[in-house]
Amino acid sequence: MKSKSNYHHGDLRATLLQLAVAQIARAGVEKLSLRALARQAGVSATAPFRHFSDKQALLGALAVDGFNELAKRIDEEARASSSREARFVGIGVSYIAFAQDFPVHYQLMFGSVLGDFAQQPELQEAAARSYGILDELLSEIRQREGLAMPVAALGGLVWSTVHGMASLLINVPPAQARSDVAPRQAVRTLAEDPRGALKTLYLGIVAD
Amino acid sequence: MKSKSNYHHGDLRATLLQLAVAQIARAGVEKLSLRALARQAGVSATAPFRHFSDKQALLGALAVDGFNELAKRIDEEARASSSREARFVGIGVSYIAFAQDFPVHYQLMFGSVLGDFAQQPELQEAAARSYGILDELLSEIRQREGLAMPVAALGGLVWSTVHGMASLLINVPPAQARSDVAPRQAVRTLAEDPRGALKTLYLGIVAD
DNA sequence: CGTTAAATGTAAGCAATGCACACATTTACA
DNA sequence: TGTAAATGTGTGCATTGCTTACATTTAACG
Repeated sequence: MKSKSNYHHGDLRATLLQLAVAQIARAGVEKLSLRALARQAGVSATAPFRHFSDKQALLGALAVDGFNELAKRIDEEARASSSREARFVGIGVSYIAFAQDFPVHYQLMFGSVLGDFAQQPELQEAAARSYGILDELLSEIRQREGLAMPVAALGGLVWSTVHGMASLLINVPPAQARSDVAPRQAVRTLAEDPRGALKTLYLGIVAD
Repeated sequence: MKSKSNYHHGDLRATLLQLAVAQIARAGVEKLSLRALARQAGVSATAPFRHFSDKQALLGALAVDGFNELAKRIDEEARASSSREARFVGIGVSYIAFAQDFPVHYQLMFGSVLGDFAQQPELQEAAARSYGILDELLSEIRQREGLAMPVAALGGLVWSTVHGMASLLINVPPAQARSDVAPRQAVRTLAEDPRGALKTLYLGIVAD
């Protein structure tokens, strides 16, 4: 029996999410244990189930937080930049910066650890909200005239590049033994100047 | 006690890998159980440990197979195509096709389920071999004159795009409720014509 | 206020898992 | 042919995810 003052943790849900991120970052999602989280939070082994019906649900909640943060950043960036080009590049950079700031969340959002999003309504909604904001960006590009290719393909190309940059930066760390190899060097260069790279892509594709 | 004819399974290692892929594709890596694999293979619960020291080692072996298959495909494609442009586009398409044919392997190779590759020498070697082949591709691009940007950045840009396409095609399935949203439509378009998209990128960036 | 229902935490227990250990069987090769 | 290495078995243990029944706190409402 605990003293009545701390029978209730107070903010267990948020604490669990926070501890989970730290644990995943440290040892990978495979080594995540709800019981261990409960232990760290100083709470009984079954308490987490009051907040998450399932282990997958906890991971899903992290992904939801990730989508919300991503949406917020992209939205702010879109509002801040004035010119179309600045907005385009800025959003891409924000997307990549988010991935670097929240690698664990990003992996859950776009890796396939989580099953089908459809089985988790909140998750699907959060994802749809983020995609909706990307939608606006692509619509903007669409309005630009004189494109040499279908707009959907262009949007996919752009999104692919941004997403690919983010993914490579997270998963192919530049500091390694054979760092002289071109792919790694390429990644390092991207890390140093994503803005310049995106600008080149933008200027290269959209015929002026 | 089993009859002496099938005391030894004969090809347990390969069987386990095969069953693991099927299981991961069906229920995700989180639900993979070595005991369940052993059961399916008709073998004792501890037999798998004769072939894989660890659960992570089994997943690592899958990633190794993936890197080898990817290297093989890219290498063949590079040999088959004659012109530089055809080679460039062909390799990108091969890369993407591999991801679609082996989504489970691809996720293990580039997702973060596996920990640090350095802790698994075979894995690191296989990865280095694949990167080495990409290296040649990037060197080829490097030799092209009149580039408007540093070659390392160009290589990163190209690799990002190819990798991002592959990742999005795997993780953002187009068949879904809100399929009218632009990002999903963009993904679908990429799936229909990755060759055209890559060509556009190539022609758009490399100033002729 | 005080009662009561909802929210949140606890305790005990079950089937399943990863893995270590000692032992059995088969294969390969000196 | 005999012996060591390779491969598979059986038992056992700590840990895990999760269920069910019960305890405590908080908050809402008369």
